[in-house]
Amino acid sequence: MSTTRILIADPLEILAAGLRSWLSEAPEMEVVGHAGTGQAVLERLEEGPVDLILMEVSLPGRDGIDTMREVRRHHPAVKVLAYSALTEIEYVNSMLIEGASGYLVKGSSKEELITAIRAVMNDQPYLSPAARESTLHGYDHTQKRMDGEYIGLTEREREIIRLVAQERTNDEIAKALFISVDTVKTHRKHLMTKLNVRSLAGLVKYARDRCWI
Amino acid sequence: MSTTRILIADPLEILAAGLRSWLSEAPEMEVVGHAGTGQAVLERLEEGPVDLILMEVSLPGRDGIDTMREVRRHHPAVKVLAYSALTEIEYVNSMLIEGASGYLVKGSSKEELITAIRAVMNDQPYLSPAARESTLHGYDHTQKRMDGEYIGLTEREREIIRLVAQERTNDEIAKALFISVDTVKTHRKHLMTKLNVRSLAGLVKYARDRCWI
DNA sequence: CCCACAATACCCACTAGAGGGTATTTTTCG
DNA sequence: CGAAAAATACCCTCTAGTGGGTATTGTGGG
Repeated sequence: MSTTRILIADPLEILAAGLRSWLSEAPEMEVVGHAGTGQAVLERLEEGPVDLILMEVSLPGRDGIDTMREVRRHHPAVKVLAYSALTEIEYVNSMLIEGASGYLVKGSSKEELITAIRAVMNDQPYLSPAARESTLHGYDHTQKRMDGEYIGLTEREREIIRLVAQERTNDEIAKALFISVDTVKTHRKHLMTKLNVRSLAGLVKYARDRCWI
Repeated sequence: MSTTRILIADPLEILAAGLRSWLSEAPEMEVVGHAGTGQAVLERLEEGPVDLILMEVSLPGRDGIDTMREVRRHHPAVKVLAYSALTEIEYVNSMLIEGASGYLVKGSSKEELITAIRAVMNDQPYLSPAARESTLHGYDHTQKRMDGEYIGLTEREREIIRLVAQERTNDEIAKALFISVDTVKTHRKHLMTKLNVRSLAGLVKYARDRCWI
């Protein structure tokens, strides 16, 4: 069996140290790098071979979901195992739809981590219990759409959600972007529909999770 | 010099592994435990001596700020170094007011971590640059009160902020708690004044940071 | 025993946001 | 080129939230 070269994509370098320590008992695995941002992930992939990325969803700048898409496009052979504390259905779905081979919940034990990596390297998808639970019952209690259709936000919508999450009023946003208040309202309506939330609170949580604020 | 016994209070066990790995080059430091919740911190302190706690602000259940207060009350000799990715002035202030000896920003290098622990153990407060920046200029751009007065929230106010952050309307909250809508509005007013935010968005962010939702 | 505080509840006024449309222009992409 | 998507902007209505008061009751601490 050849060595599995692992890149950890997480804002915290100390997490890479923890991972190295944990994987020391899995001789066929080697941590070959750490990237603190989505951009750094893409740059690292150009520099040398990587077999698997442990990818946090919440990355500053280009987040894990966006990075996932880029990795799929430019490096289809690299496997990605999502690795985040977030277990909400929208993030699990988004990562899987973008091509992740599994979703490991942060806080998993050393044993589960190693099991997950081995599974993914053997082309078997791996989902942590909490992530599996989300894909099965994530919509039960929340009136959310069951279809799980992944709907991306446009660039303009991302700008708007960032601003509303920063406590800006529609009026302030309109002035800042040189557009009409009505247009801002339209974008908000689209955002709330796409993300299936009831109010501003849902938008704020989503933006926070994706490190947009 | 005697050994510094360190307890790491953080939801992620792998962080404790990373810390152990990093501190292996500081021979006088020893990681003697890991606690994933505020409750676990207090229980661990009853079981054996600890010199310093590396305390995350965002802990599930009883968060770092509340735990800090309990540690001060029952174990005044134990030093606490706050350790979080949050750099907002309210969290830095809260932890320091509750008695933390320093505030280390997650994402700091191994060297800074060791420096910070040594400083704190020598009774010198330590603040990461970003945390210091917050205490000095945290209010410059945000119209927030400069006095930095720490105002605790009451239990009822915490209930309310949890619910508003969960996308509940005032009406739903009133029905759930068997109180008048006007009372809910009053609590919201108090919350917004105390936390110095402009709208629901600010309340949601605060609740999210403190792991209340 | 008082004072401070927490929790409750109401008044008024005003604004912002939610929810339903439709429609135009521009951009993007097959 | 032509279709689809994105960004723009307006209509309407209604509810929810913000912001300023005041006031009562109960409770816990000094």
